[in-house]
Amino acid sequence: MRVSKLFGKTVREEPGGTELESHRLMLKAGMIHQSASGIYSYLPLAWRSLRKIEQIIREEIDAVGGQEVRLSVLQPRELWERSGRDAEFGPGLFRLRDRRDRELVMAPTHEELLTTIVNANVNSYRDLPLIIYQIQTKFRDEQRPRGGLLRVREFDMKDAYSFDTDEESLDNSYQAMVQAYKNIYARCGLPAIMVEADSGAIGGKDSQEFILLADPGEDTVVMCPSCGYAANLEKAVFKKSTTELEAAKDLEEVHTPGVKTIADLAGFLDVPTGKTLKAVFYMADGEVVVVAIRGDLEVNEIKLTNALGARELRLATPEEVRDAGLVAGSASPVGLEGIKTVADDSINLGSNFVVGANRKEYHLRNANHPRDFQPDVITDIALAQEGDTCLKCDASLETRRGIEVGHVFKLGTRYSEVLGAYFPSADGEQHPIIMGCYGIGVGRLLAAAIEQHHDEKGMVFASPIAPYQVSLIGMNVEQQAVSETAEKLYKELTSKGVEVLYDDREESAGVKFNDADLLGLPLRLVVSPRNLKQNAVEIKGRTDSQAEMVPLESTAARVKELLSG
RNA sequence: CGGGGUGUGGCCCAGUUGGUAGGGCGCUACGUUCGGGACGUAGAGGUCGUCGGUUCGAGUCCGACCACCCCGACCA
Repeated sequence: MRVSKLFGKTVREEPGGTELESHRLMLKAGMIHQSASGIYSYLPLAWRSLRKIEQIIREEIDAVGGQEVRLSVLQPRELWERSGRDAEFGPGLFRLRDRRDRELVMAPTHEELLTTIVNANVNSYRDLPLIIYQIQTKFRDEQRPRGGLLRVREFDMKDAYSFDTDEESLDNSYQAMVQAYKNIYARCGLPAIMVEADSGAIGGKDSQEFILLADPGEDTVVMCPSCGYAANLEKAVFKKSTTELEAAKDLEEVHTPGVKTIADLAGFLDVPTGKTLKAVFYMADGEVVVVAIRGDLEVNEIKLTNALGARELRLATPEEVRDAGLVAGSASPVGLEGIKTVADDSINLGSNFVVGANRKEYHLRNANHPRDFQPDVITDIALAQEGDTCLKCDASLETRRGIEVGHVFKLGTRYSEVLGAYFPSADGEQHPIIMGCYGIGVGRLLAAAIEQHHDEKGMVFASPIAPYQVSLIGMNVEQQAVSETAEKLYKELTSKGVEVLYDDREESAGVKFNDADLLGLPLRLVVSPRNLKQNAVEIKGRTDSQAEMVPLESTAARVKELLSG
């Protein structure tokens, strides 16, 4: 490709309104164009990279037995009502009506449709297992798109689905996909790590994410530097300390004027925060819930949502708290009736707690479970924090930010049961198909790759996903010797299968060097009057500080050699 | 949806107490330059986000709306 003909121009001015380097660099390089919030078009350079990423994905999923399909984006809304996800996605689902006023959705993912198609094509356990996948545009009306391609409303996703007869078979499919994912990231030059994850709205049991550690990422990962434990903060577990367990003393009411927070309380009564229980109020699907947790811990709202089986969870407003008859600042499960209570299991890792008295400006000393209160649910709902103790090896946990570049789930039978995808086993019994699902956002992967590999001059593409392999710069192309040599080299390299971006513009050296650095192709070749005097071409890797001079006649061979090494 | 911010040629921005819009980049032409974003000269290009109001007169003041960006709840 000739730069003079390339659709999509680099710009000298810094693009405005960008926070992320990947966003800034792609705009500056003329790779993408935004038309609305979270909606981007890909220009040739970006599209070439994306197609390469897609091809890598395709090859790796094919290698573990995946079969590629193309499912419809437009789907009857009724299908989504049947699975319950019409309500679950809520406003996140793009809905529309056709000319006959029938309701359709633009698919945000494809569990529903594929499950029904599988049902029509799987007649026996002999037809299983299956891994079916596609690479296709998804539509999600995200509450807040952000960060260029990091989070958008229209995006290309590789979504794969496995269909198995039993748990063991599912494990095999799952592990095969995990391996395929690891290969994909490795080939894209990305050190993605696998972490335990919450399964979120997709549903299901086991779930793991592939995360690229990066400060602008939207996810927080909890990691153990000693044993390698890694989990999304939403899911992370840790060892909770145990405060001294004493014999239960009698409840005792104390006057605590002006005490509102746990810090106030601990200070006022001179006890450690771990010796208190705090109450937090939530609205779970319209119902007030009181949550009790030891004062030195914080609530993990994802864990709480799961513990409640709730669809929507948020903090209760002061009005809702008051209307429920609760006393903010002095609330506790002790003596509460008629209100659902959930407690963190830390209530059993201590004794004689200070708790709210459910009476303004009063607290109680020496509250103990289960003598004084009996929550409806007791489980782990605590938020892991930097410095907490690893459950597995007692080391100190660290937290890091990261970009989620892939997610795998064991779905189980959630969709097959609801949508009626059953198979007869060898003994003739009908069983729901056991499913898994596996996603990679292609555009996000590109953005993450740029976040991961760039410098002050621009992007640094790993060869397998670079839009072209070589920047060929013709310096002073108005000189015939230069243009003839560069043209010849361009044609020679191209004929040998090397992807060359030939800068044939009549621009100054600085412009061409800066554009080449910005695009960050693996190799840069310079044909110039100076180099021609030595009958040589200059070759430099994007991150090399020194260039090498190569005789003109062996340039193509040297380029092939460098690219294959 | 709550909080904060911004809308002015293709891009980045300036625009005084209201007086009818300007710079840089880019673009076109010519000339001079020619290994790290060269220079000169001459040009083209704008419903100032939209609608309404105040005023002799609005980019500027008032109101409503819209769009986009950023911070929180969702996800590849």
